Amino acid sequence: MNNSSKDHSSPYFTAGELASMFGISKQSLLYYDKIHLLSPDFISENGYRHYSIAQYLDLEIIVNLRSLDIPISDIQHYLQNRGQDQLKEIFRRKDQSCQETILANERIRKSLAVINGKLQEEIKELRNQVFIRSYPIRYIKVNPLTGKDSGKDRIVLFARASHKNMHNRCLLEKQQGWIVDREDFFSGHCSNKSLGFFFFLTGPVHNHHFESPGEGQEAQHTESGLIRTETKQIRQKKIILSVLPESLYCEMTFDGTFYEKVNTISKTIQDQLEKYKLHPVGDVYVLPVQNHWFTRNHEQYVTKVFFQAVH
Amino acid sequence: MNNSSKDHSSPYFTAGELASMFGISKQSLLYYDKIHLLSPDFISENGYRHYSIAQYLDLEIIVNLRSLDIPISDIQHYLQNRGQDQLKEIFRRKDQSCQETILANERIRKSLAVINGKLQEEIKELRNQVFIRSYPIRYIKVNPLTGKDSGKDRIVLFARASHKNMHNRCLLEKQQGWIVDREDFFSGHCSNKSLGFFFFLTGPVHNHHFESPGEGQEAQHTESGLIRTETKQIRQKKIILSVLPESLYCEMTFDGTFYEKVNTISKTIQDQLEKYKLHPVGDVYVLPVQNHWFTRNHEQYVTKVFFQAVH
DNA sequence: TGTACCGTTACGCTGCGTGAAGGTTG
DNA sequence: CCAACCTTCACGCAGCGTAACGGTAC
Repeated sequence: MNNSSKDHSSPYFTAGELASMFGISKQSLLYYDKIHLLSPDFISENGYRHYSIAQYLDLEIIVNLRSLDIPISDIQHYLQNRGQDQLKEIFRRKDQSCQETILANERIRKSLAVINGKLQEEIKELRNQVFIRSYPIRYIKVNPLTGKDSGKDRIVLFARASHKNMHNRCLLEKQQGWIVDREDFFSGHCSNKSLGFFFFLTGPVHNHHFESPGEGQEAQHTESGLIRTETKQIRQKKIILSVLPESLYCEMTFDGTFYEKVNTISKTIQDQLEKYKLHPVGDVYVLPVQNHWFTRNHEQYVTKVFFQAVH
Repeated sequence: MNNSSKDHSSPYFTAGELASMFGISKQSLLYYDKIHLLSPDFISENGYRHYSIAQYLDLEIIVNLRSLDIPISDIQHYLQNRGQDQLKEIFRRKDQSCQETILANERIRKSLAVINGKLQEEIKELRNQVFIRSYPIRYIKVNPLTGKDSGKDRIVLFARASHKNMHNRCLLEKQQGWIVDREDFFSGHCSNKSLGFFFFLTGPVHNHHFESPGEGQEAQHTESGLIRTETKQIRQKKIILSVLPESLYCEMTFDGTFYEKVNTISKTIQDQLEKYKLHPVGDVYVLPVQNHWFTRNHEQYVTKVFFQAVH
């Protein structure tokens, strides 16, 4: 018993002593022992761990490097292979990983800020009223659909396109909707006949950003309203970069889903168009404003339609 | 078999289909099922999962929120409780955690930069030569030791003091060493007789930063060289805030450990002092420059001693 | 008969935290 | 006899990745 840890002159520490000296938990020490990062000098008959000065010194390094959140594997390797250069290399790697973490988190914060902005905008939109407004040129990406695509196909195509369109961004940052034929819209025959779906872009984009890889098809710029004249391309499911030209637009944000309300909406809009002596041009764009993201009740959905209108 | 997932008109997706639509792994879907975040609409006789449109829509939310690294528990709760305000709250929390992560990583980067700077300085120190240099005022914190403290006690006291001194910083950012009696140093009788250990501070500090909590002892400012006259305080283990005044200092950085080299070093230094007609004042400070942090070989240790010197 | 799906089970990762159950010391 | 140490399991965490092993669809 002369070598027991309680012997005042013994130059050994028990696990608890060592832990409290560094302000870490005993469990950490046990863990370090288990993974062979730092083992006690010897274990006495009663099973107690006894750490020597050398282990105290190693633990000093461990604790300090851990306080910089340096991975244990790096520390493990360093203890076997000490030196200024090796330490600098570890620091370099950690510095890089810190930078990456910071960048990733800043990107998320930026996304969050953008989304919050969009949410604010949406709230302010007046509901169930027709507006005639002037808009600057806007750029969109269109994924055409053929009449042959089943409901499931459409969802698959939409999901794939949407995913490709993300570029590490969140859906809420992008506005996306679908396109219906103008005549179908005003005649009330547009159930399940959407011409395709579209995504707003922030500006004109070079083609190579939107090549459809593996299918050998290239996106093309086209003018708004030409979608129906590009029927062949639609059937071939080409991606089209298009523009909504600077112009007056007629728009309406209404409660409910498009297909439930299209008949009443189209009539209301037509009345207003006649009143202002405007007529529609090009296709009709449908944007969900409040959808499954914000409610499970279809009656609380909010949808917006808009299209170009000229005198 | 009419309801099989391969039925082209079935509005259901298999796990693989759904996964590829969102660019996630099948394992994620299985995991979401296991934790009841998103379960398939039904499971057919062969055990296959079949997801409906509703689940597709929920998954859209899940995938997008996960892309913002929002915890699954938050998403779980949100799916049962949707709404703009709830979403904003989730975003607010995530934004905050991002900020915290960024701050923590920036703090680490700052520490790494400081340490790298110190490492550079140390390399440049010339070895085995005596220098007489002028230094501005420097502030130190001294933890006195009594002669009664055993070797183990000293380590315990040092570790505790060092730990208290850290303030979430890494050891390498701080310079710490020990103090020996000047007469012992020059007479070569200073083995195991250090007066205490000291830490460099970045500037003068208010007492309350260094109160010794739980012991009712308060730190005191004192002048350099008064340590021996404060013997009572040393015995009481008071922490002392002290200054190294602006003055000439004699310093020497040498290969090896202090106790192995003290005899030759002190003679070399004494010769130089006589040559320049200087004499030492106050205590002798010992700083490890290269120690167990950088090598396991005692012969590669590098140590620095310095003390005030006047004409 | 192949191959490309589907399924379940289970362990790995990181660095400990948090018991539970029990022995030892003073 | 109790308090305060110590020990060894063993699970929990977050979010999947990665086999291993086997059935099913075409």
